[in-house]
Amino acid sequence: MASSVLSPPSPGLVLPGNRPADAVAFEGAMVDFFMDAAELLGVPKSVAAIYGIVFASPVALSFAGIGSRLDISKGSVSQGLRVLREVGAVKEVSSASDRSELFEPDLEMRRLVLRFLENRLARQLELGGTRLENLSRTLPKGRNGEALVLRTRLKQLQNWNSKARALLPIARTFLKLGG
Amino acid sequence: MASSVLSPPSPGLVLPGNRPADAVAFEGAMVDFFMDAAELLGVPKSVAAIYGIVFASPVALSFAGIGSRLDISKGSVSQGLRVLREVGAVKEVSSASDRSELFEPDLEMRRLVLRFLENRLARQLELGGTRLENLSRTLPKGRNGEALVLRTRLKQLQNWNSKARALLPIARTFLKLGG
DNA sequence: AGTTTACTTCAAAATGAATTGAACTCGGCC
DNA sequence: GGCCGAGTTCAATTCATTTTGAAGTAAACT
Repeated sequence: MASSVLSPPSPGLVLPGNRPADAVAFEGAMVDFFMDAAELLGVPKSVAAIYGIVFASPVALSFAGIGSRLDISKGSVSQGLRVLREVGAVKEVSSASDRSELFEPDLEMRRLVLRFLENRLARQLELGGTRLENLSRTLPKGRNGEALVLRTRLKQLQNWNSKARALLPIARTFLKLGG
Repeated sequence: MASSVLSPPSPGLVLPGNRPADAVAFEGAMVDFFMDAAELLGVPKSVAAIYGIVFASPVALSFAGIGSRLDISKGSVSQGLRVLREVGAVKEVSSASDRSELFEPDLEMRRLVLRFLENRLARQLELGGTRLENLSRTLPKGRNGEALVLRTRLKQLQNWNSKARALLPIARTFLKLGG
């Protein structure tokens, strides 16, 4: 909670726009949750915070609504929302009456996580596989047992790489089970 | 290869200490491999490079040997080696004749990866679980269907979290199979 | 047409992490 | 004891990434 990006509670007077304390607390906890997760996934904090706020709101939020709850710059809100739209984490729903667009969570967690697995892990494992092929082509044909040691080590890596690759589809299926 | 931390090939004359081109190329490829992996795992590049060099050498390497192959500062070598020892990635083997200690890879890939899963993923998932409990305690008791929306979203997160937790032991077993 | 509102862009500033290197410690040797 | 080589430490620097905010664009309103 300490590190959150929420705007500080406005001191004193209850302003017109003020919202119930419990909703604010919930938003705070949600933002924290996603900021923790972001660290793991390598996503900038502001992006995670924006998603948290959108996710914590039962109704779609406007650009300004997000900005006012998060006390980060307009620029960051804009960029953050772009990223989130690109990965399908939030979507715009056009508001009937108002000029501004509203945002709400798009894909469910499950799909987002899957997509992340795809993009980051799978890609990386493939790249690793390629690199390993290069390595086996480079294997020094040394004298003694030295070449053998290296061949063994390389095999270890290949073994690990292919196991990890094999695990991916399993994870996919597993995470897909049940809604 | 472009981004590697290897010292540039010494121009001109073949110096006394020069090693075979194929061994050098192999080292380079190995360093690259681990530097890629490092990015995924969130490990500093210098640490990955050091591990790569040690892993690519059929014989245990001295502090100086590592330094000379990698063209990074003594300080970085020292700190990098400390980290690698702490996580059990390399170990010291005392050299009979020489004063300096020698380093070689310690735990196999598989164990390192498992340990990583343990420390990073498992820890993070647990933390997430805790945060989610906080969240459900904070759930705003709103009017209308709004409270329902939030409860549903929260459940989605909990669902995902528990599935990921359940996947961990599976991954563990799977990666352990076969040597 | 001109003004306002809503958002985007991007160069510059801030932040935070990794790297350096100079000063230091420690153990063996003279 | 004093010196030397090997390695460690940590404050200062460098480097990469994120954030800011001022200037710009574009659509809606008057």
